[in-house]
Amino acid sequence: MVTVKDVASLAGVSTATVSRVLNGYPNVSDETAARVTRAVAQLGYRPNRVARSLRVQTSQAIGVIIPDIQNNFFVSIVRGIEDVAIAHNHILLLCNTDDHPAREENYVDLLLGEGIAGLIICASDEKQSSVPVRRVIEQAVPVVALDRALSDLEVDTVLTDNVAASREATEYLIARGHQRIGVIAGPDYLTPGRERRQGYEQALAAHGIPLDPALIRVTDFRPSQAREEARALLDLPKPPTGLLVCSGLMTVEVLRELKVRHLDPMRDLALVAFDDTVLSRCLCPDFPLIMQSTYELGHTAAELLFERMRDTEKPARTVRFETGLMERSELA
Amino acid sequence: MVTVKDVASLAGVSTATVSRVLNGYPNVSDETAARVTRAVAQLGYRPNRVARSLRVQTSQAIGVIIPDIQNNFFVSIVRGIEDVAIAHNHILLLCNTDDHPAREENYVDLLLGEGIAGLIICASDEKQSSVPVRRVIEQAVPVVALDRALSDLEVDTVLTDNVAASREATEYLIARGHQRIGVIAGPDYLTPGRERRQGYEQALAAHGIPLDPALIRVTDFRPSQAREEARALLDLPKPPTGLLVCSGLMTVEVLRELKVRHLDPMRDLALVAFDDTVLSRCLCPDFPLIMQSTYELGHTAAELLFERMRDTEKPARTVRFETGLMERSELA
DNA sequence: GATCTCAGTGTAATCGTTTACATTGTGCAT
DNA sequence: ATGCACAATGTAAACGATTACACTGAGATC
Repeated sequence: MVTVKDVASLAGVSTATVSRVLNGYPNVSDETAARVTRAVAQLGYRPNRVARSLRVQTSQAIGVIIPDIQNNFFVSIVRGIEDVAIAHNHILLLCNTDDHPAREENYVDLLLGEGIAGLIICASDEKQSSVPVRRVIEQAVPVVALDRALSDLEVDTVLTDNVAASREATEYLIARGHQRIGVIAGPDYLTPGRERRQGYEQALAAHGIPLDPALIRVTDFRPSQAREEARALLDLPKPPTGLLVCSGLMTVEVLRELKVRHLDPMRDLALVAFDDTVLSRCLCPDFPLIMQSTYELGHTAAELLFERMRDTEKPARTVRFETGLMERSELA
Repeated sequence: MVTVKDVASLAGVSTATVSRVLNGYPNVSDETAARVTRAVAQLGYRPNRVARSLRVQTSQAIGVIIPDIQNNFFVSIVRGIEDVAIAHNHILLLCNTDDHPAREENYVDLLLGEGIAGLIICASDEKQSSVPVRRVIEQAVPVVALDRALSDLEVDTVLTDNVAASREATEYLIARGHQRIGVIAGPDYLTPGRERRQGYEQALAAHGIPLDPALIRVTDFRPSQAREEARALLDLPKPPTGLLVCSGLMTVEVLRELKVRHLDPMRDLALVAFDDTVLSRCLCPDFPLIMQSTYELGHTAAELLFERMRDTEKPARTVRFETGLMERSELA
């Protein structure tokens, strides 16, 4: 391995000077800098990022924790993060928790050991996730909460405006004459779960439609449970005529259940669902979708993180992204 | 930050002994080991992986390079890799190249700087990718080529049996009476591109059907181009009656084109396509799919990598995974 | 010409581990 | 008793970068 020592001796300078040239410090004569640059090229020197990390006590890696790498929603977010990271010469340590707080905690400690420069986390549980994340903050490592807030922590946060999105979707159904509207929502311990149900409830309230607990199905966001809830809803003595499904993966299961029952997602049951992922691209029925800016979510979270690395002082910010209700015909 | 020094002084031993306990060396008395373990717990000590990496000259991270993180096929592979990595207390450095050899090369050097313990790569170009990967091998860092072979390199390789898969699919169409069978294939510089076309050609040859160059469309695997090729095929004076599409993402585009033309992917044009991803779960038409064991591809690649870390001597191995042609009705 | 400033560079400590080598002490064979 | 083997532990040198601090010499200031 070629080290800064080798470069130094070839260029006839000290390692300190080499380091100064490489890191763009001002007090180096042009002539010396040129010699060093030449030596670097000649030897094919690549800095050892591990040694650097040890010395400066922070690596050029940022930790990314997501609950489900198979879910296109999160992958698209990661894509947004990556583009920012690479622009800053940073690299991603990607961790997939499968929604297990224990696995998440393990990963957080691993990442701390890696000396990450920052952490972006889509928490598996607002409360439980706060515990390990607090350790990260105590180490003065910047954190951004993404898609899901963290309880009792002062961190930068990037979210979708879930309440508005859900309210708009519900009102879309109401405007089309539906009064019995079901919702398959996420769990209360996650921001999108809780807030989307709130938006649904707000819309009904605003139009004087009474809440029917039988129509509100709270899941853990996992597809299998969504299937069951869809069955339960359809098997009601008086099933809903409209349905709001609060995540892309759950929507797939709902569609499958509809298919089995030979029901059309627009004629037989007015469907509105969150997320473009998977569905929009595959020519499935044309029910409307609530589009989230996934790539931008990730991109913004990463930008916030890098800003935070530069300035640790300014107060924590929360960014909310608006959604758009999109009729499928617009997609071609 | 709590270090081995802190642990050592609390336990009343030297740092060497702490390290020995932590790494399970034999020559430590039970009594001392217990004291150290207690001190570790008491202080909440977590080893600094960066320092360790610097000293032992290899980190507990493995680099994973994929061409498209938005493609479920690769994500599923990553999922398989991750499970093995975590079992070995390793972490993933995930890099997405968007099929750009330049971006890939940049990432390889970044990963080398991170002192990765191993690299798993789905190359963007068999030949071009070999250049940076050769540098990795020269540093004695184990490499596994995944889904795509690497030219002129002696590395462990995990592949799908593309020729057989493609032959089987084509014969499926032939058995149903099709003689004019089109193929939308991938590029020759990638293993799956080249081999799948070969399988197609073998099947035709075996049944005495002459090759028609107009029916063979070679793309770069990117969806947009697939759309164009689909158009070209359908616009032929004598369009094909059967069609083999060689990747999941391309298939989506083909389906969209069919949709626009109000053609049914089974009645109007017998379609067979690679990959479960995206499509199978979304209740699209029931044409048959060639199923690849994506998770197992990743899992096996990772296992091969860890074996290789233990034994750098044994000759490079190539593992081929069989595919299954699946009628969609089997999926429910 | 003595002093000061400062650009340009070098010396060496440092980051937190692991590990080669040295040291100690105990039990056992001679 | 002497020496040896060996288990248990300690000392200190790495790993490869960054950086605080020291140094040099040339020009500016008085």
